[in-house]
Amino acid sequence: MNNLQINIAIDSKLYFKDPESSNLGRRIVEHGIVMIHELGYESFTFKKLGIRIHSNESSIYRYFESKHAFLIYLLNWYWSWIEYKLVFATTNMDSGEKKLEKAIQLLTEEVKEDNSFTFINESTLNKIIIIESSKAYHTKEVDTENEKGFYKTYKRVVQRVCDFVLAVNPKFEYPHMLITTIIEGAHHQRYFSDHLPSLTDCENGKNNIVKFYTQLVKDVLRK
Amino acid sequence: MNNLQINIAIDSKLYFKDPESSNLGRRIVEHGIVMIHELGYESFTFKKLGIRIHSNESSIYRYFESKHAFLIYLLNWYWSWIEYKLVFATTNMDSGEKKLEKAIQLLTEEVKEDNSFTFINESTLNKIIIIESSKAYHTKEVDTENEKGFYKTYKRVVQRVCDFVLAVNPKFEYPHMLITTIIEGAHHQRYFSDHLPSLTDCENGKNNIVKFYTQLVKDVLRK
DNA sequence: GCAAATATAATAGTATTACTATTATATTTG
DNA sequence: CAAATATAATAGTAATACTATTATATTTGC
Repeated sequence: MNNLQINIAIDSKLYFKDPESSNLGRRIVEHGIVMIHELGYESFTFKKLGIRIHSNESSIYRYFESKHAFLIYLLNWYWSWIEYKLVFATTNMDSGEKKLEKAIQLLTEEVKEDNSFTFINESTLNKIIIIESSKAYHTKEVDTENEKGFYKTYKRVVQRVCDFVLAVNPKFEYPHMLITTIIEGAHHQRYFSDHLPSLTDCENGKNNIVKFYTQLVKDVLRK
Repeated sequence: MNNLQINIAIDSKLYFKDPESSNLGRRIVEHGIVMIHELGYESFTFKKLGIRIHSNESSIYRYFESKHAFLIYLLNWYWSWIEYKLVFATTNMDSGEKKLEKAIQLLTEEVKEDNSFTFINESTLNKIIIIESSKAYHTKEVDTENEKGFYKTYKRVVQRVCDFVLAVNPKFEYPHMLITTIIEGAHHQRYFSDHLPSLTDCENGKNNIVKFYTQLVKDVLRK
């Protein structure tokens, strides 16, 4: 993006030792992302990651409690980054409609690498979010983990965009449903277009995804 | 529903031995559904199911190749049942708009038990679909499994509803995106309202889900 | 009514996973 | 340079997701 070299701040509850604080920690995150993308969450293990980064399984456990906790960390990193992009892209915009349109674009478009955050490949991370993030909250432990704040970054992003929705149409009754429908929907469409194309309408490319959801918001909020 | 006592026909590729053909098979499916609901997919095992039904782990493997294959079987059963309800509820309807509205209602409303299919609790199965179905296709094996027809029942349901969409508005460009957005979206909303309520707008109950998506379809298809 | 075929149960075994615990060895820091 | 801390190595555990083999029921066809 702007080569700002800022850091995404992640709640310290989400790790034992801050991975951004050491070379090993950064290697865990960097190559962890690549390996989850390559192997899928199920086949990814800390043992394999240890081998890849020439470190040890047990050393990775000193940063993250579990594979699941690592995924939660990545999710929060991702949504913090999206939040940053969202705020950056919409401040100083005069019209509410434009802010909302920008937000929808940001949430539904293809993610490109952002060189402001050196050791994380955001495009790869986005692919992980699309494929694996539902596994992070579709568990028996959701409720306790929700209380611990595991999903708060995502909820904050949703709330910010809801505020845009309400600025455009203060009487609209279902802003959260609308925004989560769009975010999760766009992720599904991207996945379907790669693997189950008959469930989508992307014969002419994935640009349709942004177009579809942008139009949907306009249609739904039209008074 | 109508106590018709019909059978849902499941493609024989989805099992080794047809579970509907024996008492053991029916117990596997019946209690498998209950146990996945109770324990969640991750903690559910064939060993535990064997104990519950006073049978043996290895006997269950004679019906289903794996835990994953069992989940795929349940998914296909569910979508076949939804397809049956869809066709049943919309035949003899005169207006395309009404067919579509009925379909959206069926896909987004709460599922009640249907006594036409004795040993399967459809309401419990629906809860499994909501929580676990994304795990069935978010795997590294999607493409080969898609070729084997693992997802075809779901795709058929989507296509049927798309046909309703196109009957209402033949020029609409994104019928598949619209329908999958609604199906997956409604599942998400139901889950969120139970576990992450700030991501939805169901303070006044889940009836909002049907209302929201019904209105959304109307807004999007309005010319 | 009985043998053959088939279904089910029991037992044992495998490689792997997702960890934990302990100890040894680097590396950093005051 | 010693103390503190970080990392690596090793070993171990209970459980998972299966497979294979054999034994015992149960069904069926004649």
